[in-house]
Amino acid sequence: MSELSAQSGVPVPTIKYYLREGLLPRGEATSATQASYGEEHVRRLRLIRALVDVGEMSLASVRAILEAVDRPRLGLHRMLGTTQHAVGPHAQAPADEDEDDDWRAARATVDDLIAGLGWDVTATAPARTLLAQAVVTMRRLGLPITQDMLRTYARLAQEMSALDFDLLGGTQGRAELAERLTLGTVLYERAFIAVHRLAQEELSARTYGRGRA
Amino acid sequence: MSELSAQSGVPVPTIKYYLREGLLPRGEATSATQASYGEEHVRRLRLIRALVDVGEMSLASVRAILEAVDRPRLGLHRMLGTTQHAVGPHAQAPADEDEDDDWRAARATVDDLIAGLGWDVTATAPARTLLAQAVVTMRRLGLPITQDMLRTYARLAQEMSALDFDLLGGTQGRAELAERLTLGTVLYERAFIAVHRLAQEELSARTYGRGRA
DNA sequence: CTCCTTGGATAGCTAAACTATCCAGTATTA
DNA sequence: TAATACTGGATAGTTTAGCTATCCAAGGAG
Repeated sequence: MSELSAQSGVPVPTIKYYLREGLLPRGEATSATQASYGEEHVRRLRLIRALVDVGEMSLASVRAILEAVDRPRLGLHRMLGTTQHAVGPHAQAPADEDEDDDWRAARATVDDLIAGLGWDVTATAPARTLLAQAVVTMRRLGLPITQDMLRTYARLAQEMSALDFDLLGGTQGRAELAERLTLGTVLYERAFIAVHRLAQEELSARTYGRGRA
Repeated sequence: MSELSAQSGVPVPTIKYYLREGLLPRGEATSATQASYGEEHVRRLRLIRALVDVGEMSLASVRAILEAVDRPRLGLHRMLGTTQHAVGPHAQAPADEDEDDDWRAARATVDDLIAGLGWDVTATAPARTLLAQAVVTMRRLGLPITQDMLRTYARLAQEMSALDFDLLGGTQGRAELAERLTLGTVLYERAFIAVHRLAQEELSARTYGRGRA
């Protein structure tokens, strides 16, 4: 175990904790006080740390994702659905959403957008709630938000997704592909957000100047 | 105070907590046991809840942002810098980054990208670290990542930023504009992420089918 | 005049993610 | 072979964030 710790950079007590929590499978016990860990344990630990450190996910979400990745009979589309559901952020719709005019309107906006694009998205997809929450909040706080804008977002997002899928498409083997799709969902999004922040700074520098204008 | 609570939907003890933490200015005291709160307190509360609930930000980050928004002498470009710094996620570079080949290479990749685009971005921008962290993690885990891909991201991100700035550009008054830019940084990004997740589901449905293929 | 409410201060609570201690049983080493 | 160190596992403790709950004295309402 100390060797596993050294190879992965994760402290021994933390590895014990992950074992306890069922995030990491037990090593093969060679005696009452010894167990041997293999390459797959190192990979799994790195995957966990990537999701936690870079993806800022909770261990509960990581556990849900790992279970989906590890179920070989699960179709890839459903596995990705699990990942999306777990990866958060988790929008909280009000309990009595139907009573809330703003929420009803926002749901309608989202439904219109998806229908207009002809996209094949389940009615219960968490991303719908996520988008509705953003729309509600923007409307309530007076930030401009239009269908046109969302359609432009959709075009950009589609282009981005196509690029990511292209890069991962050649991966051989279900297990390998499952792991990469999961990681891609989290890491490519992170990378885009970072690039977007850079673009914002660039535009802000040009628009408002770097001084105290 | 109970009236403020009713108007904003935030429980009285939580308002007291925000007052204690300096997130919300005190109301004007009309006697030892009475204070009156105005429209700006309601606005401020809604802003806090938007950043916390939708932006998933910590109260410490919210405080930093509010302080920047409230400093009228602070140029808008710097104010946005503060927002970006606070809004996270916060990438943790290793302490001895220079010793780490992967990190040096990732930094170089990021620097090349920005230089190639001719963007005006400070050397200490947190988004640089964020992107470098994503690149390091992808390379370590074997996810494909190329300069070409990052340049495509950059083009998409630039288009997105331009759209957002266009929509907010007409805002009158520094205080109003400051608040909107801050909210925009957080909320437009959320909206885009949600749309991107929808695009992913659409593409995944077409690529892998919805069944258990 | 009695009772209720308010603002403010202080203390307590809950959950997540570790971290430390303990222990009995090996493995290592002098 | 005897002493020591280390292992895996179980249990308990720590830290931080973000609230809640309780208490209190002063003031307002009926």
